[in-house]
Amino acid sequence: MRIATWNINGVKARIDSLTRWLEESAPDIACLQEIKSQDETFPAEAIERLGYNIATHGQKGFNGVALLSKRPLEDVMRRLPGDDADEHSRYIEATVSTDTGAVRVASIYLPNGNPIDTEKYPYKLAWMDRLLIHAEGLLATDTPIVLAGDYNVIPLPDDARHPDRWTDDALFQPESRAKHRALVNLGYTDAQRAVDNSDGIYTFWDYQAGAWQKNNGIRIDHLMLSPQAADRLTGVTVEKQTRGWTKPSDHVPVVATLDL
DNA sequence: ATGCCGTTTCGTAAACGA
Repeated sequence: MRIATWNINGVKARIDSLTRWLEESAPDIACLQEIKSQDETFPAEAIERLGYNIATHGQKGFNGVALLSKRPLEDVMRRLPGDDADEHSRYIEATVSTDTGAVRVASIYLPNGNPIDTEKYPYKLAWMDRLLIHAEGLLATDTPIVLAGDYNVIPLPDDARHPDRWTDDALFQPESRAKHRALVNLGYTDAQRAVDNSDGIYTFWDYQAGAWQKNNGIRIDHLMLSPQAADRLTGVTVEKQTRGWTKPSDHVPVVATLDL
């Protein structure tokens, strides 16, 4: 089973790229972020035509996450628990049954947190605290868990081409990195690092200042695997080619293959 | 560097992103 995460930066602006990618890569499950669409206006037909079931948690204009799956999506949960006042659509979770069992998958759009001297940064850190509590609770089951998404965290200096340029950025603050590391310490495995610990692996290149042409990238899109899921991991692919397509997202898909 | 670029909205400039 191949499980993908992709921040597509607007599903309506990206529908042609999304359908092309679904046809060419054909993941079993795709976790999308920044759909920037309400549920009612999500372009479902073009995706269903390719054989995918869809569950969305959208809102107008910003944020928004979705799950696409060739197999049915069961027990869909929208919103991250822990703050009923949080109106941002950043979390959706569902179970997909396989021939040998099941996997519980989440699509996560973790807050950016910039600038760090505004309320956006403590919102990010509080959101990560909520994620840690929920992620710990998920480990109580025997079902393999995949928490996939745009974490907006650069875990280590090797995850940036120019780490020195990110020292004042919310994505690279010690607190942001520590809370991501806390997820690892709970028992979750960064799928990419489990299969390849080399530097120069990036998933985001800014639209500005020729970042793609200069390969000035960062690795912020992660698939975090529970122990039961990590045991099944056989490979990870970063589908960089999509960044060179016409009208690209600034993020590229990351696909993990699990023997499920 | 208050910059660069791209998407979205009760739009045509401003908010947001990373």
